[in-house]
Amino acid sequence: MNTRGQQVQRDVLAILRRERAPLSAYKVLAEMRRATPKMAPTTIYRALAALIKAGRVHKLESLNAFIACRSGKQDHSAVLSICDECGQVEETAAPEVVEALSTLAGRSGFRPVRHVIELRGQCASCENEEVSP
Amino acid sequence: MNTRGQQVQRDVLAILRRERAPLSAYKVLAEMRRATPKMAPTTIYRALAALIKAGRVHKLESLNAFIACRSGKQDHSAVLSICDECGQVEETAAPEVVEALSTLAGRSGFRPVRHVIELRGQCASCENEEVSP
DNA sequence: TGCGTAATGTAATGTTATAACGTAGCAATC
DNA sequence: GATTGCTACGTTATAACATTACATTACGCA
Repeated sequence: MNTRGQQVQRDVLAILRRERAPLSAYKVLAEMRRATPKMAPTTIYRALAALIKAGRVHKLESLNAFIACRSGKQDHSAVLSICDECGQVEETAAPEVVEALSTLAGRSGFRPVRHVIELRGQCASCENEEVSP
Repeated sequence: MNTRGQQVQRDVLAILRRERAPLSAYKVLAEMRRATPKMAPTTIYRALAALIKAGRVHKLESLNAFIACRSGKQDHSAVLSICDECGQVEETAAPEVVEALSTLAGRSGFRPVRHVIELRGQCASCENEEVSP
């Protein structure tokens, strides 16, 4: 069927996988333009939207950036821990926490469809560096 | 001391309080410009940053918008439930959930400094409307 | 009063995201 | 095999969000 866009999606995913830190949409675009100089932002955003929908990519809302999903499946219960020093992101599955959140919010009748859970701080290795002078 | 900026902060906070739905920084700016036509984006962003730091305002990261904090104190454990239909936001304090998250992330050595917890979905009244034809 | 410093104003620019609209490819029906 | 309609895709422009850089002002204090 739609081979054009799917190729874009594959390429975008490959670019995101190469990095361990998140990339902005425009960084991805810059990479894509090495092969396709005229590619437009819209194309990237469409590919990213499709990849997010498929659970292959996460958007880091507090960073306006994107990262390939590392954990096995489309985990809609991911907690993303973002190191503000090195920029690396760790994914943790936390279905119980998500469950607890839904329950809590549900008390007032709110029905959650998706969630954003992001922690900002320092990863283990950056924390260690700080101590040693 | 710094009466100029503090006045801006008061005005921004008053504008945010008047709305129950979140406002973007530029919406706030537009309001402020009714009295001060030359006001610049920077001024708004500085005021918002100060208000956020003081725990008087929340930034909705998944929306790039801002809302006045309703619950009593600077709650750094707030869960924000955003209705995608009417735009209204509900704040819920959830210290236990935040604690659980910190613990979970801490297992790998990550040290959280702040967190973003947002739920997207439908509030009770929008949910009800949907059922009745 | 004059100096140092911190807060504020101002202009320009950078970055992120979407709207609007036209086109291409494909499938179904006739 | 033309016509029609659907959906994905390309293209351009622009909207929306945010920050940098530097000038200016206010204020405490010697």
